[in-house]
Amino acid sequence: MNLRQLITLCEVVDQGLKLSAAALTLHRSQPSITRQIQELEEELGAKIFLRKRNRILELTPHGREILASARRIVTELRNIRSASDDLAETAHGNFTVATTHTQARYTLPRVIRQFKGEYPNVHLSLRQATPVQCCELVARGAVDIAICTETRDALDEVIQIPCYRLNRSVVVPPAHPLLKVKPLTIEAIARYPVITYDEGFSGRWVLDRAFARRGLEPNVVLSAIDADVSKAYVEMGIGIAILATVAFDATRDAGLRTIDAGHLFAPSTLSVVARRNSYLRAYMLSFIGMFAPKLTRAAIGKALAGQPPGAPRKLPEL
Amino acid sequence: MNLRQLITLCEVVDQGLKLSAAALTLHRSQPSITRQIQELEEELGAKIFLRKRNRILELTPHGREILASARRIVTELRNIRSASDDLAETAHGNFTVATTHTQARYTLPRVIRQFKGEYPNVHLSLRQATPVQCCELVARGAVDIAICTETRDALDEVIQIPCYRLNRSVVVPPAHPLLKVKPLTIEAIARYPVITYDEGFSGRWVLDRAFARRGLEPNVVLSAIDADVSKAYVEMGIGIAILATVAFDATRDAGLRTIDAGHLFAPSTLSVVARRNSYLRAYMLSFIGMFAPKLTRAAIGKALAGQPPGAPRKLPEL
DNA sequence: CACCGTTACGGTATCCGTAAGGATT
DNA sequence: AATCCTTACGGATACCGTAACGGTG
Repeated sequence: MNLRQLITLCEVVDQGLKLSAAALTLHRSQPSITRQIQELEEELGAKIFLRKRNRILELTPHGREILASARRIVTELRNIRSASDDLAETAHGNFTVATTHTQARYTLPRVIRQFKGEYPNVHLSLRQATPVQCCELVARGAVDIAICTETRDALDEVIQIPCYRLNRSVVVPPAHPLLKVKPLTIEAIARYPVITYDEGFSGRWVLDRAFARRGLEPNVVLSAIDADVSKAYVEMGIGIAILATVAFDATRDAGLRTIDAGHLFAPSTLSVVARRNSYLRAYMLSFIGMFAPKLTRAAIGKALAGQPPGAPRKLPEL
Repeated sequence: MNLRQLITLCEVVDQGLKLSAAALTLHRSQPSITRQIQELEEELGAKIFLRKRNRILELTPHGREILASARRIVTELRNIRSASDDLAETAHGNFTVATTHTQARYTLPRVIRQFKGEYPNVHLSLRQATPVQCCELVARGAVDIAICTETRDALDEVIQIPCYRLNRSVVVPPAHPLLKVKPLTIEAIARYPVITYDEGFSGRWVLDRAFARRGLEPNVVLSAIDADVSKAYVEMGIGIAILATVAFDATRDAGLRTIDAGHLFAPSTLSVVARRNSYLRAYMLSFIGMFAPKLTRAAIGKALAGQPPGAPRKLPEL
């Protein structure tokens, strides 16, 4: 058995069971990939993939077990590399963060500016995705960490460290009738067409639940991943938007008005997501510290080791 | 980086930082081992071992980190192999159990006889050690499982699954005055020279504590790993023995008498010890089931995944 | 025909073992 | 002297990439 075989296996699965796609991302020829998998199957004496006429359909149950172990091995490999690079004080390196649009656009710019100043030689890339996708990316090691709202059905390969509470606001055009409704109620909102987050975002889930509890259903005329798109449509008079409060910028959004709706919708939890047992390089820990100052290196280390950070104290609002 | 390098690293450490010893157990030449380590250090750009003039002294802090990851990788490797062998229904295989003398001699023979009957082609080996050593052997993967009394300071690489309560008895020659002391007390025992387990065994620890709580100290004239040795010395009139109740066999030990001391000494817990996240082959699970029938495959799987088996019910007495 | 995976073949690179060297106890 | 690690060198093995082949939609 061979490390390359295991890495190959992981990549093939990540590429949707496509040998040719894996060959590209691994910078290897296709036949090489075929062989790696074949030799692995031969050595283990069992098929990993279900094939039909030279076409790979899915993993066998046994293949899934092997994959799980292979992923853990690949993670540990990265850990060894990261730890060594850290020790050598390699100032350069890569750092990939998965996050949702709202965080990328409104929360992270400050953090990223600071990070770029302190670590100019680290290549930072952002990858935009839904919270569920974020967790998957972390789980397979495609990104180093994710910053997103917590998902209910978390994979147990990842650890979510809660950082902030996230409240909602209603964004409306100036002089909208809702601005005079005090206090704001779900029933009042239900009278207007709504623009909000897409399925799969916790924002949407929280909204649907708050309406359902009143026996109502929101009249969602448009769902967007992107808070900016939502706001643009509010300006056009298509409807009102229910967004994270952070997604409203008083100066930039001077053409809009906002109404706090923290009392109507359950707050979401904004977390840092990392793979369990992963070694985070010093600059990654530093990044997390810039994002959430209470997450010191020690606190993150403890959380990664598996234990939740003691008493779940009240989180600060973002 | 290479699997062989990581396996080599683990073995070198297990052999007490001796390259030559590792070469023997890995069936490789010494220069090969040297190169593996050198190449690993070179690739990572950091020393793993602290050397002094061609002599390896210890691991560097960084080396310890790498070792920890390497061990996890080697474990997962074994998991992959075991799972594959299981699937192929390979009836043969190896199985190494670490245990203490008392269990090897009095508890396990029944289990082993049954196991040998059902799996004649599995090569089973027992390895005798103290409970602490047992856990270490499991932790570094030198044995598949251990069966021993629980140790207080358990390594977090291993999981201990409690199975039985273990009580003590006092073993005396026939017509010994203690036979007439009813109920038996610590104070009464303290009047006689005692033979019992060596340091490092939970039996010894429990005994010392029971005496200390009364402000007494046992007059230990001989400490042995081996209950049979202890009993032999009792027969010779050297002293009385305080042993696990299971270590007394009424027929074989007809020349001795036993007094239950369950009310004087805290019971120990006899557990199965396995490495966390390890894949145990079907026949190993079967063995554990023969030893402790309540440990079904599902129960063991749950315990290995990391969670203790719910409410710690009262354990059966052995 | 385009796409995907498998098989065949030649060249390079890796890695092993033997042999020899330097250092320590 | 014995033990231990390192360096040097020749040979076998493994692995990669190019090229050609067989199925599939």
